[in-house]
Amino acid sequence: MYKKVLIAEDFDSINIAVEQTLKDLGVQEIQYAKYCDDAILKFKKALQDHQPFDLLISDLSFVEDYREVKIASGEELIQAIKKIHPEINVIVYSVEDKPYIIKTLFDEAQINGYVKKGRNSISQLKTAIETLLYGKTFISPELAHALQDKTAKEIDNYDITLLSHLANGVAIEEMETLFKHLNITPNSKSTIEKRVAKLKDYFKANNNIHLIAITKDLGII
Amino acid sequence: MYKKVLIAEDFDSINIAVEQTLKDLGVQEIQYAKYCDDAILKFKKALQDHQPFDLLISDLSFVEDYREVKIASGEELIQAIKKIHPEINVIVYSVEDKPYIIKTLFDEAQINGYVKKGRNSISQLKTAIETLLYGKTFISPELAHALQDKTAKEIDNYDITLLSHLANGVAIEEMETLFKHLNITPNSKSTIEKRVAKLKDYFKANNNIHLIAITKDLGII
DNA sequence: AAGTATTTTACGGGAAACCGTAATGGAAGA
DNA sequence: TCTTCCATTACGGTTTCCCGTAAAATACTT
Repeated sequence: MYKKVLIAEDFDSINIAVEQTLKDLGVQEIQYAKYCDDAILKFKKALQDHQPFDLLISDLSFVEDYREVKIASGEELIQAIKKIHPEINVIVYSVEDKPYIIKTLFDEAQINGYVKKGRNSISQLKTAIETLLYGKTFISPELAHALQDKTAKEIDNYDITLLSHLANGVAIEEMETLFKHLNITPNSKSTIEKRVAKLKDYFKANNNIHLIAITKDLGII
Repeated sequence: MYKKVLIAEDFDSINIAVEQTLKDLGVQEIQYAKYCDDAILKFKKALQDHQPFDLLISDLSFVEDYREVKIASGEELIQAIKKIHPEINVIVYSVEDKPYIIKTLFDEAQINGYVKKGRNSISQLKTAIETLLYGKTFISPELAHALQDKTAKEIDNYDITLLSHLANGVAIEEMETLFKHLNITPNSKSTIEKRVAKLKDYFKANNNIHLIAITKDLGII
């Protein structure tokens, strides 16, 4: 069993439950942080003391409050921790169910497990931990299909920037000027129109409004 | 202290924490349900046995899964329970922070307390329960402003229907035909355009795309 | 280096959105 | 019944979106 586990989770209620779960599993040392900034501090401290954590269980989204933070999301936190200690095992424990997001986490952040918060997630969390001990990866069964998701590959950063500006009220007319100003290429009105047309086609949207509604629902923007 | 409390919450991890909290407060009988349908069954059963619950702690959104359900949301559950037992006290315990939604809950569903899931929500939940015992209402301090929200009054069902259809890809051109087909009035293209213009003005949106992005973010659609 | 493919840009016509003004119709009050 | 008011509808002009075609620029092959 893992000896030393760090929980990064903002909600107190979930912290209570996860901590209890780890205790039940026989984890000796459990620490938790409600802010990503605190989590990375604890992690660095443990590394300095030559008693590093061997598992991180992290949420993805952390509610903003009065406190100013450097690391605002679980994904950033994982990237930051992997950078200073690549051997760390990571389980994401989140409500997020968008294939695009989850696929990216496995591909880019190289997480080891993904447990979706839900009706049966505590037992899944236990299974995930045991699975990781065998060197394998885990994903909640209801999300297994997420890893087959192709959206992540087909949609690039340019598309996401474009969609975001559309959602922020920038008209196609203004987009060319804006992109030139931001040094984003390609930036001709024609290409931008073509890209939007491609996206509408891809997401089977009737018009630009529909396109934004769909991509917002998918969590792409 | 409340004698008999029902928890309606789909996530197992949160159920664990809330149940523990109620135990700590000295609640004698605690039941929980992961589906709204189960919750109302338990409630009716208790009523029949002349041992009704005197407090309901309910989530708002319940994740859909394989199981078909009659009551899909916490709001519907609360309405249904209030209908058969108006004396019930209700605390909503949810991540939802959209003023529009919360204001509507107090105004329409007449809930007694609203606790936002967050970093300190368990202690807030305890305070909420104690506040209710004095016959007062409770709302998480960070959301106190929600009750002053005017959106709820200014935006009516017609607006929401219109926005939803817009988000679903219906063009303004087609909206007139659709509304006539659905017996929704007013339905002239002109009035529909005027309504959309009013909404864009209200939400300070540059265009219809922007409008949908904003109202989606606000949880209005 | 020449040829081919692909991406980007330019342009234009038709459709839809946008926005103001005026006409219509129905409800409330005198 | 008449008048006033307000919501709805009708209409038209301008702008923007939408979508196709073609030219230009860039990348890729041989």
